[in-house]
Amino acid sequence: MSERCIAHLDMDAFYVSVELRRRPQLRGLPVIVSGSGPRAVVTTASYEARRFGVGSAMPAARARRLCPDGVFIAPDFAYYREASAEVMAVLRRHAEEVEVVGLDEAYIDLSGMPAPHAAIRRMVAEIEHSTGLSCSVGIGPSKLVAKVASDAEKPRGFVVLSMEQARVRFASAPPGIVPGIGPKTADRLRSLGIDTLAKLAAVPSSELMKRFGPRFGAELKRRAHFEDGSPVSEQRKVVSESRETTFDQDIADMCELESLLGRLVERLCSALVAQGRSGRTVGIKIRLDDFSTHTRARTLPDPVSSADRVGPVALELFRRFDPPRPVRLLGVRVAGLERVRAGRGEQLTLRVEPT
DNA sequence: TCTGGGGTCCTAGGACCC
DNA sequence: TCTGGGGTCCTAGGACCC
Repeated sequence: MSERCIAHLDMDAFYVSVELRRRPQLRGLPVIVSGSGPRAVVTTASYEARRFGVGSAMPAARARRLCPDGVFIAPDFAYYREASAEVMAVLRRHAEEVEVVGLDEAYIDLSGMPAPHAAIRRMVAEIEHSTGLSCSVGIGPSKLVAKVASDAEKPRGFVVLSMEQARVRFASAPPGIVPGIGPKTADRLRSLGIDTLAKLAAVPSSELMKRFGPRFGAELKRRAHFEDGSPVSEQRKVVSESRETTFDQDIADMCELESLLGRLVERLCSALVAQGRSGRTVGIKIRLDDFSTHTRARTLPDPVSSADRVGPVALELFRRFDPPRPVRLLGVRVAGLERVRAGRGEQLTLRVEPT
């Protein structure tokens, strides 16, 4: 099999950059996109703001302390979705296989193209020209190498690496730079004295499998060596959809919580109905004031999508859980999604018994 | 410094069936 | 009789990603 050529394209500080398109007077300033409530977190910070130590997922209150002169902007996801669609349209015009990840990332399979690097450079130039947005690109023989490479020199990076070059270049980097190794796993590795990718790569598979389970252990070993055969796949199937809210203050009143749950159900179900999707599993999520998170779910005999059907199930799950402490977050979810088949009103599923 | 919202996938245990 | 083994579905929790 000939070696693949895969690019990972990652928009630079995407939400901030999109905001700067319509507010050019803010260019060069520390701009921070974040919610405004007491419990909001930072969604994206401009590179100027990052110099103050502000980063994604940081509580907005802390960002304000670190960067008191920062310009805080409330997120406008509808606008970001539009900008994202413009970017992805450029990629799709130039490449057959594009795997979109979230609003601001995509993998592009360039295998078989005569001059893949020139091709991706043209895409980057066209994105910049037509949308005014910049991005960073990583290119390698796998999604894993491409992804890590695209992160290496942001913003406006362009990094091409073979598997071997990736191993050498990131040998002394912490394991956490590899996707799939999050904070918890990084902590566990550190407690074992494994604080670099080179050290992780040197641990015998058997040892990793013993400590992290057969599957994840073997996966850790492969990732440490930058081995990854996963394909660039056009579309992922949607399996669940949810709505959740964190309250500005914890709520203990059951009546109030039930009414808020009802509103979440309405929001979720109107989206599901509009999309023509329904699912058999209805679930709720509750985060208490001690930050413990609890989920309850029930699978029904037939798929549902309307608030009439989802609401009572969610309510019953909630009452049965009977939160023992004030509630911080409430959520509702429908899983096992499928397309609603033709028919009016609530889905009439046609079952064909096997003969 | 107390920690969003919307997703995906994995694991472990129990029910249930053959 | 004291005890099997596989397969599927389901639930709850958790890690991770953008």
